[in-house]
Amino acid sequence: MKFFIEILSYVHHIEFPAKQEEQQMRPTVYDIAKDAGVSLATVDRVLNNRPGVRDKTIQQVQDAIEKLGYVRDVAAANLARQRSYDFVCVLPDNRSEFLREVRAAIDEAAAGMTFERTRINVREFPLDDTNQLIDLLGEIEAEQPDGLAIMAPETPAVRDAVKRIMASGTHVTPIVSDLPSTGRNHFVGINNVGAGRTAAQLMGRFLGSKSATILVVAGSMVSTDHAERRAGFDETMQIHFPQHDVLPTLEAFDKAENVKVRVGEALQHCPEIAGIYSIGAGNQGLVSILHETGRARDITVIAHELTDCSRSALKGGTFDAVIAQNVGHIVRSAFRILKAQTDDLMTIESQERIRTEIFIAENLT
Amino acid sequence: MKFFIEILSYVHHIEFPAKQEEQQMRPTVYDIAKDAGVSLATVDRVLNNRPGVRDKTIQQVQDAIEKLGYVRDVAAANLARQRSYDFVCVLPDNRSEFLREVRAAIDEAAAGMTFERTRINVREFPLDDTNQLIDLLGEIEAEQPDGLAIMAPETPAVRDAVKRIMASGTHVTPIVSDLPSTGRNHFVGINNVGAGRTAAQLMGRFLGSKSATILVVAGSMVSTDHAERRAGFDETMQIHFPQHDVLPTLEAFDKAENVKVRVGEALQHCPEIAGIYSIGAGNQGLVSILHETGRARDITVIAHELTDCSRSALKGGTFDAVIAQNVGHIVRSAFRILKAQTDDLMTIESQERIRTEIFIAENLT
DNA sequence: GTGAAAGCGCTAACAA
DNA sequence: TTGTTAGCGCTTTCAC
Repeated sequence: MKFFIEILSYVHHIEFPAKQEEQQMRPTVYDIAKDAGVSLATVDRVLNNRPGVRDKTIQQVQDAIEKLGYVRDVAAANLARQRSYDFVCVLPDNRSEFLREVRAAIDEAAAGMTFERTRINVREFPLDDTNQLIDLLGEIEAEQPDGLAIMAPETPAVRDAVKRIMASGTHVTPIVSDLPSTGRNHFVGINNVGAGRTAAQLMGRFLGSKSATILVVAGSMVSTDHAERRAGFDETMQIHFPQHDVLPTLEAFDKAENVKVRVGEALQHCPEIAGIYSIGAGNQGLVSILHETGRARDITVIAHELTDCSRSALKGGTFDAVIAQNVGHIVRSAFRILKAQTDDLMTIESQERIRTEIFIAENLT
Repeated sequence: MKFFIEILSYVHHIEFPAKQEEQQMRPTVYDIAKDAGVSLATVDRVLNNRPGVRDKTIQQVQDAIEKLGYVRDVAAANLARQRSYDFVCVLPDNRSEFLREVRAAIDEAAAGMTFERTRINVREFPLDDTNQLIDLLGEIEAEQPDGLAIMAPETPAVRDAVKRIMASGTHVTPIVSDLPSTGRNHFVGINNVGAGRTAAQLMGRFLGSKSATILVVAGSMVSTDHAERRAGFDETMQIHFPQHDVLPTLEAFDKAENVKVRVGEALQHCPEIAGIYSIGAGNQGLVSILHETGRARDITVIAHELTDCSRSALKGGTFDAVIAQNVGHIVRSAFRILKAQTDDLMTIESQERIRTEIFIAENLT
């Protein structure tokens, strides 16, 4: 063996001058145990700050860690620990295109994470029955999963239920629509006021300088994200484009049928409408009525979320811009955060910031 | 022990009815070895399609894999294999803000990946000396890293050097600027023709209907990404906004000083310029000259890449829009792809598609 | 061609 | 309070 090593180092000088540097293997628990003069178990205790170690010993171990620049091999740790992440995701049972995309993104993420022994359990609640949501949250509290990603309206009862879940040790991350009053650590989604401002700026720019009438269609003003978007829209409109006339919000409950009917009526009563801001879902209805009335091209429309419908409307020139959030990014980010939290690890801030994206026909991927 | 198990299952019925379902553990190599009636070693050989197994045996093992729905635990595999990923990243030594951001993103990614035993070695080459780049690529070929992420101009010599690297077993992914002629599997970056089209569409919309003169500033038309952006810009301008007059490209080599001087001259000779499309770097120069000449607000400018400079120009109203690519996303994606390739794994397509982002003051994060 | 057994870096009973 | 030891799921000599 000695001989072999000598051969290697001989060859080394001739052939692999670069390899030498790579030999500096990462120190392991053994190295730090040796250096600190303690056993593996003790090192492990310190590493996971478990009780039952004298302060002095802790210090020795930590010095060794520092000195050798030890970093724990999380993969090995999880293997030994037989760790598996048990996450649940709560969503409205609404079957809008947007939520279908969220679903798809979750499935995709779940598939990619089986490798990392992560299970994601999706649960739905009817948007119109908060009691069922509360019951569901109660069940989840009992199940004690490692993490919960939730998209739900913020009512006092929801807030309390979520707080109880958090108190029971489950990490919670609201997605898409924030639940600030729960005191959650992270929210994964866009700033909806900013999204509304963005829509207004584009609308104003696209409409030009002469005054116009603008129609705003939303799901429901009870939904916080929609309300925030409207607020941001009005704010920017007022400041930068006061010449335009913005009509009161039309509530269509995110259903294509409603959107179609309500917008149709509005267009009839108010043919001078030159711009439409569609805050919520149900864009298929908007597209049909615009085509049926022959106004698809001359009205400037800005909508939310990238879906098959909005994509083709953009390409066809019916929609002028779409404000979107990357759902794939949102769900991956949410689970990355939940996992980091359960492992008590840091997250890369910049990686978890969800951007308010703008799409026009030209930058559709 | 038997007794203990009985106790547990007793408790189970009373307390943890939900847990039962979770018991369906993932099958391991042991399970498939047992099912196929062979040893671990043989299973492993089949799993990694190593030679020395009878066809019949291979079939038995594969049947078992199929039947039990086995999926390999990559973490455990890498642990046993003592695998570490050795990646190198080649970049121009250009000190533009954009490249600094790329650098930062790489450092951040590298920090996040030490956990996954990944080392990233960044190497630079002077943009004006292709020979040095070729030499560098030669060195890298000799080092045989697992993967190479490269941002470089596509010359025949570069192409050949890269092809040799690929032939030697190193996976290669061009980033930001593609190297299609190398036959790479993936390119991580945006479609620059599309980016140019996007810029044109916004420029046209923002300028309004009356005809205007537009100045285009780029780094160098030798740089493919810049050339592609210009091509896309011209195309859309021609089709949708033929009323505007687009001037020939001003080459400023991505240096603020040059940009300032050249744009200053252009503005003097051609005061009717109403729009500027800045394709490359050196935007600080553009911002200063616009302020010095007092034209910061009245000229519509569209630039590329989100940097401190472009951010503040957007906020201050000097820039009207910025087309960007998310560098953090690009580098993470590149290394994710390289890692997947070295492990012979699939990648999530949607996660690796880099979007052409549009920023205005309102949607800056 | 195939199998037995010794790890990879870490954790967790169980002893001491 | 600390140490011993047997795994986690997979790979890899080295025998047979």
